[in-house]
Amino acid sequence: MTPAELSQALHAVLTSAVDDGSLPLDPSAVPATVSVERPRSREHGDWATNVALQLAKRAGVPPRTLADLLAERLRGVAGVAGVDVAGPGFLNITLDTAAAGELARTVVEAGESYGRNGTLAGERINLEFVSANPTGPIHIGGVRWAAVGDSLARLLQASGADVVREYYFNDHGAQIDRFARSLLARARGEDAPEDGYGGQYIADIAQQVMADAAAAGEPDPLTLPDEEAQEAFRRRGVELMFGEIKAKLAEFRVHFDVYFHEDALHESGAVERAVARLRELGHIFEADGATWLRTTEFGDDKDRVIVKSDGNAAYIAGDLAYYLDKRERGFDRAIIMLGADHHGYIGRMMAMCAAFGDTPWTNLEILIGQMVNLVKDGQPVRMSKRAGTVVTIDDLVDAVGVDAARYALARSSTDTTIDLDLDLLARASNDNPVHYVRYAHARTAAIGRNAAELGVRREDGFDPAQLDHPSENALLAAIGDFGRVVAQAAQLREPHRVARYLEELAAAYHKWYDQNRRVLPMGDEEVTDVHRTRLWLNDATRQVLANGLELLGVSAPERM
RNA sequence: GCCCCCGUAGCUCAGUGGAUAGAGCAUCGGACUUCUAAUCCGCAGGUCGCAGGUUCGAAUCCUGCCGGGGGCGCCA
Repeated sequence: MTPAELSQALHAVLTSAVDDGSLPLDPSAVPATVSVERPRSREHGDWATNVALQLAKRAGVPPRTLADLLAERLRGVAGVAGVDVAGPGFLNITLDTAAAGELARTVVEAGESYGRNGTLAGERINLEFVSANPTGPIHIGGVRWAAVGDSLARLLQASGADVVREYYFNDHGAQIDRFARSLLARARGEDAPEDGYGGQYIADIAQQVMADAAAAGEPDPLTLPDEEAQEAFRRRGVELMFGEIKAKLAEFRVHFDVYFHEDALHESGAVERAVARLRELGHIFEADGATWLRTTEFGDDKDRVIVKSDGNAAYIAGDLAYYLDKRERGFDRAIIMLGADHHGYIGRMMAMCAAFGDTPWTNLEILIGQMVNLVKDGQPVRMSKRAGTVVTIDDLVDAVGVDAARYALARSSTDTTIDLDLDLLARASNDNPVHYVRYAHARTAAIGRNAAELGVRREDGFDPAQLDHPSENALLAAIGDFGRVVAQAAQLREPHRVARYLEELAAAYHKWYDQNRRVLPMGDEEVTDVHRTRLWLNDATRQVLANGLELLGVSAPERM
């Protein structure tokens, strides 16, 4: 019996009690899905619900009385072995061993689809994340969004949403000019400009631009007039940087469906169209020679300039056009992941959303994640773009590998500032929880290989009543929790819940393993349904571990 | 001055109103001739920053304060 089935049974019990008048409650007050939770302590049964506590007030009945009523009826449900009323009115439910054990078969048969749910079915979501500037390699902060964002995309998809992963490529504006000037300066052997970028990658790209020009038979960019030279470095430099970023993300197993170029919005007239639309809606005004959007009308702190008095579009103008473009592409919801240093944009972005006539936090959602700090010997490391002393995606992956890096970045709440000590992470990688989880998977795989060799086959038998050990009960309960965790993590946009769950599941598995509830026969022992049934449980665990790791983009090894 | 995040075990962090607040690491003590010991078992470790409030019940919600981080441009 899965928790979902138990929840349905509870719903049925509630409904029937209301229908026959024994529960004085308006039928509309019966929750569509009765929440069922794993109690913290095993003494409180396999599953527990606080539904009696929640409905008591509306029914005008003491919680315990209501709980007793529900308990009485729930006891008659097939698969339920016992129901206790505890504390202020909790229902502690124990499942029949065989009914609980059935879950092993359910999971194995569901395979990769186990844990998927339809809570977001039909939603078209555009998820924008990373969007690091093409003026340098992806630094440590961007890597966090790559790991968390990609995992979130997987979670949303697992919950039935139609998701497009998108990267907004800021290839327009002053920062690109600075980038181009930095390349040019380096090619000439000069220092980086005061407001420019430094580091080895600038030298590498500058050299590559020169080599490309020579190979293409174009004139040496350094012989061109300043403006043309800068343009040559800009065009080709951005292209090279972009290719580099894409390649690194692919190595990190993050694939975007759309790389959206900011420049395209300005080139295509999309910005003007977006401004015209807002003007029609009456939210634009002119002042001090500039064009403004009256965001204060929608709760922003101050109005925002969208076309500067020098005639150039302000940065937010691109955002306006970009948001409108996403909506016109048919997305119900645009989700944008930003670093904490951008939290000040929320007000103006939501105001912009409202100005277009949309609903903030429904059509547009902004997720703020805290920063990643680098620490060395207990001291924060200062990173400077100009000096080129930034820690990049490469540095992290070289130090710990993709699996450990993705896991480490995805297992913390994005509300938490992460302090990363690269030396420590590299040195202590064996203590990383990712190994604990992956090792559990490798163990299940090892048992699978040995079982095949010894002729233990699932299809020869399954007797779920044999899964009667406390460690099996606990493991089954953990397995049964997966669907709820996935749905909740997707709904709350919190992928770290999956990682934490996997650590619990792995713990339940390791504990079962060490109880010597052997899957494989010893010596001349005959293969029985006990072995086969435990193999079902082993394989069910393996499936859930694999499905969970997949949601995090972490590999599930056959061997370690 | 205003806005956002954080403050939970020695350290790193879970815990979106529920029962005795948990895990990993670190320390200490145990368990390998049989499915992978990258594991398991045990000991120890807490005024959940402080003070009020809301209610059957608060680490969780509200208010104020203290401490740490980040942000408040006709930059991008």
